[in-house]
Amino acid sequence: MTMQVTLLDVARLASVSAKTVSRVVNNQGEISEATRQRVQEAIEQLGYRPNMLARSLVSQRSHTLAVVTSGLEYFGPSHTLTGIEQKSYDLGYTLMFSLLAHSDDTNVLPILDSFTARQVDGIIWAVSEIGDNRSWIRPELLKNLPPVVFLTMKPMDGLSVVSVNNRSGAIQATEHLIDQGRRKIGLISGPMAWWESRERFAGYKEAMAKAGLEAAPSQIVEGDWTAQSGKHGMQRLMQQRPDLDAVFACNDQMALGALGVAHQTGRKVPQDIAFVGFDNIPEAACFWPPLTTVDQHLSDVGCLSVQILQKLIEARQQGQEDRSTEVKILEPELFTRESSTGIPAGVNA
Amino acid sequence: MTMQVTLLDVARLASVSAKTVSRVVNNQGEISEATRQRVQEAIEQLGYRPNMLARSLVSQRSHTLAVVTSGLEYFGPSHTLTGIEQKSYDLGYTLMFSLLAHSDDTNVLPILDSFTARQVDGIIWAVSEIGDNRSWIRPELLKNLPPVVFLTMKPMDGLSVVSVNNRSGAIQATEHLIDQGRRKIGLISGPMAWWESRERFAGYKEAMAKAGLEAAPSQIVEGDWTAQSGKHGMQRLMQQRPDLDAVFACNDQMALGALGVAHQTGRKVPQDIAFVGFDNIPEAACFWPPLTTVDQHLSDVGCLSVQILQKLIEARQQGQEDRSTEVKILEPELFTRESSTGIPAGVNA
DNA sequence: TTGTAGGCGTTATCAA
DNA sequence: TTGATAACGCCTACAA
Repeated sequence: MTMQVTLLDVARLASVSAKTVSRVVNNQGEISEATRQRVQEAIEQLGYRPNMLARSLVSQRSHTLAVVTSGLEYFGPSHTLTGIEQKSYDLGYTLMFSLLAHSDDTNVLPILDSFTARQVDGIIWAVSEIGDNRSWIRPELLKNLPPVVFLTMKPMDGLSVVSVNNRSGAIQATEHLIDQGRRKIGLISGPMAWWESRERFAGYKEAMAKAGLEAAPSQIVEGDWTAQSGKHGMQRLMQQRPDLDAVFACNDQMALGALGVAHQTGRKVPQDIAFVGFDNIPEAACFWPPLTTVDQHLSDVGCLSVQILQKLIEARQQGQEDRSTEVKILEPELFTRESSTGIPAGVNA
Repeated sequence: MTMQVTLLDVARLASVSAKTVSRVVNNQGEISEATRQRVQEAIEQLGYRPNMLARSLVSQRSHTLAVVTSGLEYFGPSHTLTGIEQKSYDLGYTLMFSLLAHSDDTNVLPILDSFTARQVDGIIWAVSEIGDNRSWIRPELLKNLPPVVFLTMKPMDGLSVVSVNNRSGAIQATEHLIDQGRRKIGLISGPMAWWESRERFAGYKEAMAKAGLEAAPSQIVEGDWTAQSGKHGMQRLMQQRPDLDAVFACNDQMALGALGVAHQTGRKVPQDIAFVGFDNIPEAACFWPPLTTVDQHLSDVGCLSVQILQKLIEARQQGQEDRSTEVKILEPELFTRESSTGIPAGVNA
């Protein structure tokens, strides 16, 4: 370690007090142009860089945010994190982050401790709501934490939450298929332990019911988000209900697996059977055929969560004791592509 | 902010000195069981948590690592980061991270400054080598930084580097196609500004030359890693060289786009034309048909880089002035699937 | 406009 | 086995 250059070193070289150097560095107070010059030169010469740890220690602000997420190798988390990072950078925050090995893990205290010990100004909990993985949330616990924004969960009293309207997304997807003349629409859902899955499932059922269409158990299978599970789910669907003329897969990976089965069994897409996915991963536009899908605008979710967190931090800084709370639900957007457009053969016949 | 509980608070409650509490917290020195008990109870009662900032300030160690990466929404960076995070967590480090908006950005000093200001113990530079985006690296600059490990670059004097042998991966891919009886093998390369692309290109050429096969410009196109570019590249290839019996796409996304074109133009895969990709993204196993591809084991890369960084940190802590350096090149692995196996029609005829 | 004293929460040194 | 005292590098309050 090359010996740290400190405020005092600069002060000595410039023949001023440490406080004066501090003033120059932080642009505060009135300083004569002459000394400012001298100090600046000393700073340059010594290559002085302020020590944020010391600064944070006294100012009680670390200008650091923490993100907890899981499954970074998947589309959703990585996109959300990208949005978070960009906004944080813009606002002058440095990011710390931690991955939950299992997103249904409920033993999160060590992670939280590690962040609070490092005096982060705020925390973004970017782990999807799965099973009872929200059970650790208790008011007494939250009270000892910096402000927290929760992502992708059912809004809850006393929490700041940013979520996507998954139900609306599923309705858009299903209604689009209905608009295309499809009547027998299957569903490959995500794992039902996930809140997002249940919401999408509810949206599908709602849209089907509204159109007076059947949504029987035989036309519904549960996947686990992987392409592999989409493949197996589709195989099961084709056995149980060879008459389906459309399938809504609850993410693009499962749609990909399902598309493969359609090809393998000699079905034409979209003539014989149409497909819609969810997420709008970049590859979806190049599936065979290009996939209609629902974009969640996840990087907006990340971005927004940082803005909200920033507000909460400022509020607490101002010593406001009331823990105000903010909830935002973003609307997803349907992207229409070939996998679902075109007139189904059955209707023409 | 609920008033911080400090060592002194605990000390007062337990009627001991601050240093004694410190000793209990850190398990150092001999302490009578009686006082240890008393201190422990006081800690529990007050809910005391050590302040890492203060600790780092005096101990000159933050137990924090920084990662700089780019394009987190892509497979490579996110997988590498996952490996980094897991190993860091195991070793007791907290991670800070920053994204380069443009991976060929060369103005990296502000980011580096922000990390050194926060006294990170080490830095992992996980941005691929592109164009001259390594030009900022200078010994004088590095001297003022904590230890740095560089990922995915051509090994360079005086730097610790962890890379994958891209050339060998491309050779494996190409030779596999040759082994399958293919003779006219096209290439959809990555952007030539990327070191990794050039290495894969070199591997392809080397394998072709060794087998006495032609690698003419007409059978080589450059993509930009996206599925879209794979599609366009394949269209161009099919125009220029409709006789190709195989294509090596330098990542799986481009392979996906290329597969689509093959289907669209009525070619049977792999009978008429075989495909190999690169990366082994999870979806590759569910492409239509399942894609043969090269796995880089990127999470191992991340993991290894942390271990090396840890060694460098320890070494410097021990006051070793010699900046030792370590270089590791990992071997990728070919995964064979249907897109490239089976006897080509031409050979049977 | 500039400087001094004191403290942020922890650990190291040296005594007791 | 325990405890003063002095750092670590910076900032706030007050004074000059």
